Amino acid sequence: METLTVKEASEFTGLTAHTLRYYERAGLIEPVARNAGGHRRYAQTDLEHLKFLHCLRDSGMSIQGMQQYATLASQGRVTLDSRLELLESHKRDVQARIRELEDKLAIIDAKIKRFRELS
Amino acid sequence: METLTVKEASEFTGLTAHTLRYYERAGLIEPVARNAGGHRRYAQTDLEHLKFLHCLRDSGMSIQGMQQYATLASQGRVTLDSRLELLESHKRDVQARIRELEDKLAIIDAKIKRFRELS
DNA sequence: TCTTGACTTCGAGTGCGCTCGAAGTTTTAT
DNA sequence: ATAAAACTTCGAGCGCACTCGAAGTCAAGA
Repeated sequence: METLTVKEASEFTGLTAHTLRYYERAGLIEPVARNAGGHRRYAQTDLEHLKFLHCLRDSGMSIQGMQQYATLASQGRVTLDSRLELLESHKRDVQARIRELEDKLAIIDAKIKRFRELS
Repeated sequence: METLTVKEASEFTGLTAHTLRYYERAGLIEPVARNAGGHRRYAQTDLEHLKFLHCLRDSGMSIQGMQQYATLASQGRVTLDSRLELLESHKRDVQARIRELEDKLAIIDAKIKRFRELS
């Protein structure tokens, strides 16, 4: 079974080694398996989970929100509906944020056009 | 000439009174005119400037970026080109952020679909 | 074996953008 | 005239999400 060191996991997920440990401390993933010397060895499932968490983070979910998601995920299939709700709520947040950015973009663009006419 | 108190300016711009003072301290707007008692009286130009700053902020520009913009703006017409550049650069940032959010949205959506199939 | 680099935990520090509270002054309504 | 509300400055505090450094342990190549 292929496992990765923290450094390799860092390269794979795009999160720093420090952040990987921080996320584990924060309860965003289950404690990672260790080798004989006590060093972390990331399994494929850990990596997938982390990549999705990274996606949630980059799309604006707070650590607290991710903790809720992680807690639900750790409880297995019975929480599928709750997780679905959480993700759908986050999806709406992201869509709202996109719309907001598009609105601001239009304002900025209008300003740019006014400046172009002035110069 | 119509001027607004800090409270009215707060309602108009959507920034708190604390934040209005903070922005002034930070040099994001020129010092606001005062009445006989030393209280701020916001002029129309202040309000327009603040509203645009609010737009820049909400679209993700840092305070430092806004300081650069404000500094240029305070120097008048000769900096029009620089401001144009700054705004165009910010516009590209916002567009990139929108694209990123759309990418993440697709990933989240895919996850939602997988969950729906499972339940 | 030795050396170098990667790893461990822990708690403290950082940067950002506010946000607040204290203590005092001015304004407004009655 | 007085009470209450709004204003002033100043510096400190806060919440977030890392980010770092110290001090020590483990792993891998020459």
